[in-house]
Amino acid sequence: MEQIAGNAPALRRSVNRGAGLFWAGICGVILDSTVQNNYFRFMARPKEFDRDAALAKALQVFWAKGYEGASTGDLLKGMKIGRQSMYDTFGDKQALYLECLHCYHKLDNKNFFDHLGDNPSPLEVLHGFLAIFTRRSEVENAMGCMSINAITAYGQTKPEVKALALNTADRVEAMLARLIEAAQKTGELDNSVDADVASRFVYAALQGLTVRAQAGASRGELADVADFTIKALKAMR
Amino acid sequence: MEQIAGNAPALRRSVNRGAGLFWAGICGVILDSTVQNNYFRFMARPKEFDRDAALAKALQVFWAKGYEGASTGDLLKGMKIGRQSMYDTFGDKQALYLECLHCYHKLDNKNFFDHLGDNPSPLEVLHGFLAIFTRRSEVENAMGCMSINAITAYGQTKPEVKALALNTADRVEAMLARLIEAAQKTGELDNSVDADVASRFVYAALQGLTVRAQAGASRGELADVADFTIKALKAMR
DNA sequence: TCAATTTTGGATTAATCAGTCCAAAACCCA
DNA sequence: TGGGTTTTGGACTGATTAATCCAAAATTGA
Repeated sequence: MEQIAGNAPALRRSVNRGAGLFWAGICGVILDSTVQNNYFRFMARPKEFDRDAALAKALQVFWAKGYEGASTGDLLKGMKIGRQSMYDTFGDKQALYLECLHCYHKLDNKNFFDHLGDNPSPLEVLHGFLAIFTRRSEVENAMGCMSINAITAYGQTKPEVKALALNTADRVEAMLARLIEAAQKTGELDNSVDADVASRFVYAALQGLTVRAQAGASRGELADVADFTIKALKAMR
Repeated sequence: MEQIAGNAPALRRSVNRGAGLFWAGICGVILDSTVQNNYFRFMARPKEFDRDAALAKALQVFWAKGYEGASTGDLLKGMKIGRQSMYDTFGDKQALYLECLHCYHKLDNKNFFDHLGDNPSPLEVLHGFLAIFTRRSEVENAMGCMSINAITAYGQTKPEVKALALNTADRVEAMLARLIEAAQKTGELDNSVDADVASRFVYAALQGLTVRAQAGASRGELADVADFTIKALKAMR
């Protein structure tokens, strides 16, 4: 046990580095909460920073600058931690990026459900999604969606990015399909509409709106597209 | 004149480097065709490569790898020219990238009109645009649209990229609006549809489809979205 | 053929990059 | 208080980057 305790940073490092996303995620939790805090006999010096807070800061930097655009220096400055702390707790730059991307998807997912609330009109909820860019600041719109930024930049070169995108697409489209089916139940949408096809259509519209917003389209233009999309859905039968 | 002739490479270099996109585009033509070939007294050694061909090759490299992902070595290898030749004829890496982006937009524009042909159904032409991803190879789809890749990666940091995107959006939306008006004249679309709004909708759908294709959506899914979009347009009144 | 000029590509440079090393500081348990 | 262990941050490393320099090769007009 002493042996393990003595090697804990190296162990965590190798786990985070070698095994990629899965272990970085799973083991991060195990090591941080169970092993690191309860298992080792010697507690020694505790971390001076909050892992999640640092991750959130890194996410901001990566989102704003992209993977290659964000130097380790930028990240360290944004996260307000030392070099070695970053490498010990997150593995390396790529592992940190992928963990940020995961984190972003989770946040995105959460926002999705937060928006749902208890709105009795599924179609209104849908419109709320599409019109989100009319409520965001120009800076926020210009940052776009980290997931899309990742795919357009590293979808070809980083397999993990592509895999994550495929996974996300399935999940989002399933949620949109449920929303559309709900709208059919309330009578807002015609029953002849194929919910799966319509969900793909809405997802594409959402991605398109994101890009249009990022490219500098005005609030009015973005609102036009959101409104038109909902109107078109309602007209279908 | 001797003075000018002696400084021609340096002149061209400074023009390309300092003044950005406008002069890179305008002066590139002037210097290559007028000054370089007709004006100077001493012709000296002519270039061994075709400027446009080299540019087209650079475009491929930038498109596939992105700005930061493409090293000068990659570019030189792709363009099959020497280091100094590249810097003399294109300025620097950034100027080369921006010129490639310009070139890409021109090509895109050309493809747009090529597709028009003499098809008597404007709506069919529109469907042809949206369904383009069902005809492309997986590799082509994975490369996405260089313009979108540029905006999502460098829209915030390179003002020229954003300016170009805004310009392109206006142009493309205007073309789409004309197409939609034509479809109204043939009776394919209802006259109550606002052509400007609808053109923004179609443009967003096009961008969304591009991203979906790049993220690995299947041909079937992409076809679904394209078909649904056209059906939705037809249902509007 | 020769002077004038440009292209060309290999050598070079200075900066920056991600990542490692190490000693000192910090902390817990006994 | 002191032994055991971890965190921390600055110094360091080797690789890679965009860009420059320079001399040799190539070409034209005279």
